[in-house]
Amino acid sequence: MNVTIADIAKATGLAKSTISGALNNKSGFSEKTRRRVLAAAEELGYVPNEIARGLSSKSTGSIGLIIKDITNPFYNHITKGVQEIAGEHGYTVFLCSSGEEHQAEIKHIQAMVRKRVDGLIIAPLLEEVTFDHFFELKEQNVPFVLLGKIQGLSCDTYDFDDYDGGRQVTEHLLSMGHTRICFVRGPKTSKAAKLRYSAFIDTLKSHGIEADERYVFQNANGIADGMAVGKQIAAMPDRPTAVICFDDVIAIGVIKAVMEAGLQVPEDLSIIGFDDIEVNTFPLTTVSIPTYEAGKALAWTLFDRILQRRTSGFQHITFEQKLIERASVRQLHNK
Amino acid sequence: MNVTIADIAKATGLAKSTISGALNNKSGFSEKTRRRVLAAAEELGYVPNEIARGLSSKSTGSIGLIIKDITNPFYNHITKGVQEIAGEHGYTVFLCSSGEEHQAEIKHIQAMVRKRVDGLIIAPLLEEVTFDHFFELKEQNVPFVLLGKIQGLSCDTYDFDDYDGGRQVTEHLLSMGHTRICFVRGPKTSKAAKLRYSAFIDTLKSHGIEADERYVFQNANGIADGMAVGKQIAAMPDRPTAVICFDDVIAIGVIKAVMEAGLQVPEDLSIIGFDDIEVNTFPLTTVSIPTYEAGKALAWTLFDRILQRRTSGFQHITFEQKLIERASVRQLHNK
DNA sequence: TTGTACGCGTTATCAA
DNA sequence: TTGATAACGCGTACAA
Repeated sequence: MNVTIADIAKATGLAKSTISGALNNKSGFSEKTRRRVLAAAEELGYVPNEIARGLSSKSTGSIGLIIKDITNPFYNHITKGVQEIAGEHGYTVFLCSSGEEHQAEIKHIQAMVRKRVDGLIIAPLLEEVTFDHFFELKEQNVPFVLLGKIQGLSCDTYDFDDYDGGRQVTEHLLSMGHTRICFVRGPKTSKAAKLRYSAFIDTLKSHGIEADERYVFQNANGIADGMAVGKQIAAMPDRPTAVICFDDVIAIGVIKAVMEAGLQVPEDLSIIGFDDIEVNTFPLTTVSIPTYEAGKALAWTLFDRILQRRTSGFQHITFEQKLIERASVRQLHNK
Repeated sequence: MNVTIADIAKATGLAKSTISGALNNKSGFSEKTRRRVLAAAEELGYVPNEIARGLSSKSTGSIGLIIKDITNPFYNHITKGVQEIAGEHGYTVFLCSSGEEHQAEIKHIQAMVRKRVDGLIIAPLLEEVTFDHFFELKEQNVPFVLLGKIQGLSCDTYDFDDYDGGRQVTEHLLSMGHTRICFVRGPKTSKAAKLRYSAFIDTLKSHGIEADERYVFQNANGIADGMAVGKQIAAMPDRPTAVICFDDVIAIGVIKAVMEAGLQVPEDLSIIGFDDIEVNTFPLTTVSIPTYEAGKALAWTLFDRILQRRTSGFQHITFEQKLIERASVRQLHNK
């Protein structure tokens, strides 16, 4: 059914090794043979089998990308960046989504190793769980790059400066006169959420303010959770004046819900998000995060390893986060 | 470096075939041997090589998904659906993005065949180009499912009823008193765009109205184009009263731009989109399209073929599109 | 129940 | 410049 180099060897009367060599543009074959081989290949409808090639050559031309949720702009921009660079290298990418499930992450990583990907990008890892599978991965000897860091594990990493992002938004709100601030934490497996929250607490404290427990929502993820939180906020007797959301998706959910409840943003409630997603009409004050660039950078670094363009020590790069002021935060006068 | 079944055979003193059988839970092995094998595998850190397995078994456990742009909610919801079903089957998915480039689509399809994926989902195909590569694909004997149809090519297909969607939005606008309607066509390689536009023209005509050429924008794609179009519309001397956008992303771009130009939606301009994307605060009247469900359905159908759960004739399924009225279309009194 | 031998489609190493 | 032949890691008849 499937035509192989053996078939085309038989057809041309040449040896398999000759076919292979000619097909792969190796030097040392006469132009005549080369033509003959190419013609026969075309003729028979030969399609190289990358699986066999991979078995023999120890390289599959595939990399794996593990993310949480392709539906979220944060991740799909990273994905876009990774794909672009992979494409430039003639590579193909396996996309795996773990959601919030630790077991899924483990399974995906193992599946990628079994499929013998040439490299792996994990962006970002889940937190609040064991990291054994990463140490195992390290043993496995497949190059990988992380968006995030793991204590004691040496590999290339990237990071967004989440603590600083959290600090910036808090400072901003404070400077606009807000003190009753609500904080919507993201997924419980998110280190970014943890860092931003710490920054929030610390920054508040440095201004002599204690965070109000009633104003922090623990695990929000996606627009539905954002809306649920928004509904609760709108119904609070002593509503906060501002809310910091883990990401723009959640922020949009909050906005939808509070508007449905008859409130105005920012008149009745100021809102800040993270990610600066582009497809959005609301003039949301947010923190811009270079996800697309990070995706490209992650992939570049991975290919540096795969192609051994770089063999020295591991690098750790941190991307800045930058507050973008738009119109979802109101200047408060009546403190 | 990498431990193989041969290594574990040597370690246990058993034969390779015994290892293979025990590892794959084949019947006919004593519990004792099985344990011994498993223990040794664990001990040595054995990781099955799916590449070798694939070569031997003729099945890679991977499928390919080809889309245009992972950044667009339309596609990432399809992707999510596909991934979910693939995961349930223990399969992994290669994600390929073609953008608007015909050559990229061809390359990706060929790459997938060379990697010997067990099946392929192409959603949706590019239009206005040759389809030779699909006929070749058919020859290749790899199962595939299309979102869209190709004249003369028999395979399983899904479809959204784009013509009807176009009809619905036009009827709606007409019923709200609009006659000066702008139409923003989507990517030039989109059949959906073509069908919706035909419906628009036909529906208008059936009401005795001729479409105004000045009001149709040819190839818009993504939010940037949407904004460019919005800017142009805002500056028009005899502005249309309503605009139909190819998708919500474009619609959001148009809204951003016209609002920046000082216009109100829908007071000054009514806007309709397609896709009903969830992450959006604007009360956009739009057409809901079951992308996530379609993704799952596409994958189900593909696995029906891969696993030979279904071997009879090809099926063609059409999903309905449904107008969702929100608040971006204004009732016009002064006709 | 276990072992032997071969095939899967390529690449790579040597001889010729 | 070309041709045997042996890997690559695993599955699987078939034989023991």
